[in-house]
Amino acid sequence: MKLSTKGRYGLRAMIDLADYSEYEAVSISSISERQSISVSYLEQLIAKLKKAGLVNSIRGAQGGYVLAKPAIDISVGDVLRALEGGLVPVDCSELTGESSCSGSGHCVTKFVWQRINDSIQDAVDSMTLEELVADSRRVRQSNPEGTGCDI
Amino acid sequence: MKLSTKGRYGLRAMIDLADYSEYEAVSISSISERQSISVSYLEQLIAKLKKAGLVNSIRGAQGGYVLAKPAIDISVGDVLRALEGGLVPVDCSELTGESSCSGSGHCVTKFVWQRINDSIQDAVDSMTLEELVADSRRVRQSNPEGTGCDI
DNA sequence: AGATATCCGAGTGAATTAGTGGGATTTGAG
DNA sequence: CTCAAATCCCACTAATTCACTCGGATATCT
Repeated sequence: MKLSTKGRYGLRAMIDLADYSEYEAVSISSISERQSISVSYLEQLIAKLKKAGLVNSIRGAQGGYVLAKPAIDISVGDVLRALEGGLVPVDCSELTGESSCSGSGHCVTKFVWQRINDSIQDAVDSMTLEELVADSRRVRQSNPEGTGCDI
Repeated sequence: MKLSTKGRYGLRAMIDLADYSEYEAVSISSISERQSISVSYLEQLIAKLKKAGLVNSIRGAQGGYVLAKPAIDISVGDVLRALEGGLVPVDCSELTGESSCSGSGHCVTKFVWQRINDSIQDAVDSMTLEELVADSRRVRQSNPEGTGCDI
């Protein structure tokens, strides 16, 4: 029941990208320096974000990445689902029909997983990238040489 | 971000135990038959539940397990935390003080993990074993030969 | 032309998961 | 007393997932 480094690093990368891509494309190497995440690993993460339609890429020299839509329209849930491949703690709860679970399809614990899942989705969908970027800028102002977070 | 089989099987075992331990101790082998979980694996799970103070054991012949307190006083969260060793998606969010995260201790994503964590705890702590046992009995009555859930 | 980028897939060591198996100990019943 | 039914308590392992790294192809601005 842990969030993987994909989700943790990826959200940081996405905040960084939202923060710096307002006027120019942001390269992976610059995110790598600021966030202390390796270039090769970042490539993987951003590939997933691109496939999910959250960022656009510009190839070639002076290229990089930009958000595919305004930061206010991107939720933490969008980012985390793209990186983790769904945020569902138990697969059963996604099966909507009666056909799930063996036999006649009754499953008491299914109700539990569904409820846990709903609460997670509510939480992550209620936070937008814009809010986090604003927080991040506030923090940086009061602490210019801060190193960021190591997790 | 998946719940392990420990949590999934263990909650089913606990519901089964709560269901059948009202008048006599319940043996691992009887849970094993009803829930289709191997005896050896169940031993591990129930050992954790015992260590967490959720069940008591009675050794020797005709022995078995009983709940350590009324089902209404045991939440899904109690069970899952005992089995999964905490339900915290990111460790950082448990560090309460300012000392977390490198450098000066600012961490924007920390707020995110904290919020996800809180919503999970709220969800699991709001469901009691008693409710689930009641559900389970209702289901069994309307579907006597049901096989239960396979996850 | 060359530097700076993204793009893409394969490979790998470490850690975790999901179990099994063997044997010691305890205790009620016959 | 003895035996069978239980819990208890390890240690072990195969498979999977995680957390990356590496090499090279492709595109594009200067």
